[in-house]
Amino acid sequence: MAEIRTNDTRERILDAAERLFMTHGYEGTSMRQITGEASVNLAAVNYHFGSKEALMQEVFRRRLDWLNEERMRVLDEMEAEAAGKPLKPSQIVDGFFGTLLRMAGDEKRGGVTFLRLLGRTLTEPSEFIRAFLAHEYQTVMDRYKEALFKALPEVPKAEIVWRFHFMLGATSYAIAGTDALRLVTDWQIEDEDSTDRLDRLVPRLMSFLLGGLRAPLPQFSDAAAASN
Amino acid sequence: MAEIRTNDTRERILDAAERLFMTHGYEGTSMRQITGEASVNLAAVNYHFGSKEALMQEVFRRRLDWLNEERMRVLDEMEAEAAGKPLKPSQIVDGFFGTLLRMAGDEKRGGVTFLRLLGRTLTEPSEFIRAFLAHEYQTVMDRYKEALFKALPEVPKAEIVWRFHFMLGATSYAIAGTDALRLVTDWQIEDEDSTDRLDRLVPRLMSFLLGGLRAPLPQFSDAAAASN
DNA sequence: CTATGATTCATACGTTCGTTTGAATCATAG
DNA sequence: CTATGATTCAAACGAACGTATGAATCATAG
Repeated sequence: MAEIRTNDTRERILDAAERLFMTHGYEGTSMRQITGEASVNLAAVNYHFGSKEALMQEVFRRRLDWLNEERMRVLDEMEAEAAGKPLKPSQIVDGFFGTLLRMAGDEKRGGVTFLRLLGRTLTEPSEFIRAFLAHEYQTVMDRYKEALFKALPEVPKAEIVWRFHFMLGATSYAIAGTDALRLVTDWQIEDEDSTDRLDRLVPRLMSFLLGGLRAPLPQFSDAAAASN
Repeated sequence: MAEIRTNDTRERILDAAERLFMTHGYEGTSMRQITGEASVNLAAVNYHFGSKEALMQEVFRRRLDWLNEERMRVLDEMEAEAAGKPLKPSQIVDGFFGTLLRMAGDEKRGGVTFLRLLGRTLTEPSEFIRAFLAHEYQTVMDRYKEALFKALPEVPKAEIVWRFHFMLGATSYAIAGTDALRLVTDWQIEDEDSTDRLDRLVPRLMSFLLGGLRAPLPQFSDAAAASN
């Protein structure tokens, strides 16, 4: 009696929408595709969620609520243990991006499907979902940036914010494109099966992110003010 | 005599489509929006391009043809000067990503609009545009990867391919989200106006990419949690 | 000038979209 | 059992979609 058909209509719709939005995007997915895949009546989406937009928000909300709480919990824990001293950058990066990436292995939390949806959505600035994501992320993002400021006091804050941005991009893309865009991965990634590839993605990406975060500061061609 | 057909209608359509696809995505943009913005008749798109899909491909082709030729030219030049010796990683990264980023300042080549469109499209794996991009990119991508293999002989090739992938992501995202996603940039990017911001994005991103590319190799054993 | 092909135009086609409706069915409490 | 509210259902709505058509207009060669 572990996990038998507890799927009610709501969850079947959410699962189908998550998968279809990931594959075809929000605009590219129709309600009839969603209700068809979920084997529910067309009107069920509007009955349970109100609209397609509200469905999209709920798809994100049920995953992001857990993710951001977990990120907060991890950061609280690390800061409590550090007792006021700055955290190591690797700890902070792992708390934010590692927590995200480890969702990929947790099918109960959406697995790779949700991560890819999130990755592609972050570059799709449709107004309503952007506002929603910004609101969901605001608090946890600020906490992690503050932690980075404290961990890297010698780096100008603006630089840290930019590098956080770059790290988000590398991560989104690494997830969204793991097998979507074959541009890069088609060859010379020889003998790793897909679970192996996912397991190894985390340390690979972590190394890259930390290398970028701690890179030498850029030299601007014109000597301008770069205050902290 | 080479007749210069200014073909105002074609270019007005391409410009409008580029801008609208960037803002609302392919599926989220209608033909009527495009022809409305371009101030041309609705039927003009199908007359000049054949279909909406063909229009999308032409939007990319007119920019990518130049970009990839330029990337090839730059790489040829650097390799000729090196006379068989490996290039520096910074040269290679600048040839590929720097050439891309410098398009942002060249309004004649699409400027930031096209770069944002490219950035968001790379995470939108709709079948027809993905196949098209993969084909457009294949040759130049392979050349640059070979150059990196030669420049970093001590790094496993699979590692380099992954890091190329991560660099692409950070770059796409940096462009696509420069003012789209305010998640990160909303605060603490104080007094830089937008041209300043763009000028400084290049060295900032370059430092980050090179730091990531040359980061210590990841440890796959479970003795992880490496130190700062 | 007229003739001819290229382009633009208004209009309409058939389809699919998100949403709504009111009746049918289900679950459960009294 | 009946009553009641929640849910599911088939069907339809108007709007918007990409595309097609044939006439009108334009540019240019003879």
